[in-house]
Amino acid sequence: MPEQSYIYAKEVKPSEVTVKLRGWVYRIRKMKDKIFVILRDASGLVQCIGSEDKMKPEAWNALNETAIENAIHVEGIPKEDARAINNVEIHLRNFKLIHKGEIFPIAKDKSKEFILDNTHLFLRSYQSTNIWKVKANVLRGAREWFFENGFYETTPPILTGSACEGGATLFKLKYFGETAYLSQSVQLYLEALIYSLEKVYAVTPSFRAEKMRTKRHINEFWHIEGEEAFVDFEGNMKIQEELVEYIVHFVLENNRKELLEMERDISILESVKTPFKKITYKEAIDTLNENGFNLKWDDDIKTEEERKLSEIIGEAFFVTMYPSHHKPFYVKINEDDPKWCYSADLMAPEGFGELITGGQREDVLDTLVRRIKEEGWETKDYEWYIDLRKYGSVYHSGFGLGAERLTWWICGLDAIQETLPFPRTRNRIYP
RNA sequence: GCCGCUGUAGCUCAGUCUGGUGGAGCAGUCGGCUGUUAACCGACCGGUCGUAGGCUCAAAUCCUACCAGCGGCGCCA
Repeated sequence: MPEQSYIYAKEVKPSEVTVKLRGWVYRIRKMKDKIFVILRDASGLVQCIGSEDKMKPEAWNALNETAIENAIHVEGIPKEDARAINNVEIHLRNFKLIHKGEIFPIAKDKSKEFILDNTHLFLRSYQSTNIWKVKANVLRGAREWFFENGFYETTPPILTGSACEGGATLFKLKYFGETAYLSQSVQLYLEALIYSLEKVYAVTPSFRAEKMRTKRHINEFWHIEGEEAFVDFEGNMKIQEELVEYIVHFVLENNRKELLEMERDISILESVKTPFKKITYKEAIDTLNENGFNLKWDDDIKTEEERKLSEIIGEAFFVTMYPSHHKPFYVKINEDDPKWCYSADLMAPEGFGELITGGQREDVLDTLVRRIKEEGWETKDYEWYIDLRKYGSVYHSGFGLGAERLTWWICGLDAIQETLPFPRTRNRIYP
């Protein structure tokens, strides 16, 4: 097994013995009798130096032919040198071109459009790689927290026959002569699963057909959704904040290097601590009106207002108790004052917007049926869901966390599109 | 869906207002080079100016339509 003898760039330490690495050319600088080549692998970068008088002619010739992003095999002795990355460089004894390839199209100057056209190549950039590493730990952190707190991971369907959000935002497809849709949320299915497992979650792609052009929307995103039996509105927010706190600190622990390379100000991440601030929708409107806005009690909190709120509050916060008619049929209405419902949004700091929407679900059969009708849906499309309130219905709550929204904020990126290797947006289905 | 902007070399852009033989940097090729840090120096190569039509002696430049993309908003995770 030759693989066993290879090491990674980050493992290179000064030594007397020859090491072997393989990877791709990050940079190469050629001089008369010396060539500096910086090897990139999954772990990072390491500089190698080739000298004509210390290599066999075929190795030197191969090195001379090498260009950016060629796949290479290097062998040499690592020596300490302050002029190299991480103060170590490999003095080459042998060098092979695994694949020379064509001229790499991505260079210093690149536009947003060009990057998107070449996303399949751009995703190997150092910049992107750091994001993928953080995102992997966002997902892993979430799974660890759920596991440690007694949640079961489940696998609800992505192909569905009925809507969960608004009908206008569904991707339609043909399904053996019938119409089906791509899932916008697996919430309704998770609600069915609580009757056996009580605490469940799922990590699935969700699809929204909105024709939006913003820095915080993508048409396909990864949804981390939880659902819990015998948990009320308050208990649900506690779960959400603990989950987010755990993920943020998990990433800080495991990706400090990546965050620093992204020039992320990590102090705001370090300060994430439960309990998060909570303000009611009503208080949010009042606060905004005290700060120059002129909103009525049932106006939407739009992007501009949301940013202002975030600026005023300065940390992660929940907006709770929205007007009932703003929210879908499955949200539980406050029985004492039906104007309000048990729905909350978790807002990221620094104006990054909503990370989570969650709330207590309507568990009363008659109210649920009435609300489905009020919203203009056919009850026959939701019969199975309505059924759940007929056989041992219990109070329960749940939420949906956007994996990309969270990664976007943790990394402090310009656009959420950067958190997916192949972001699906209005004008992009290729590559 | 609405509003705005852009389209010129493989890439990033200048040139468009004020019409008169299309430029630079990077990449590439060749040569040089003192341990380079997206090296540096010299030469060369590189174009259907998004597409179609119109005005004009003459259009990258002015007009019309179309196409593509980018940005913002609605919405939401």
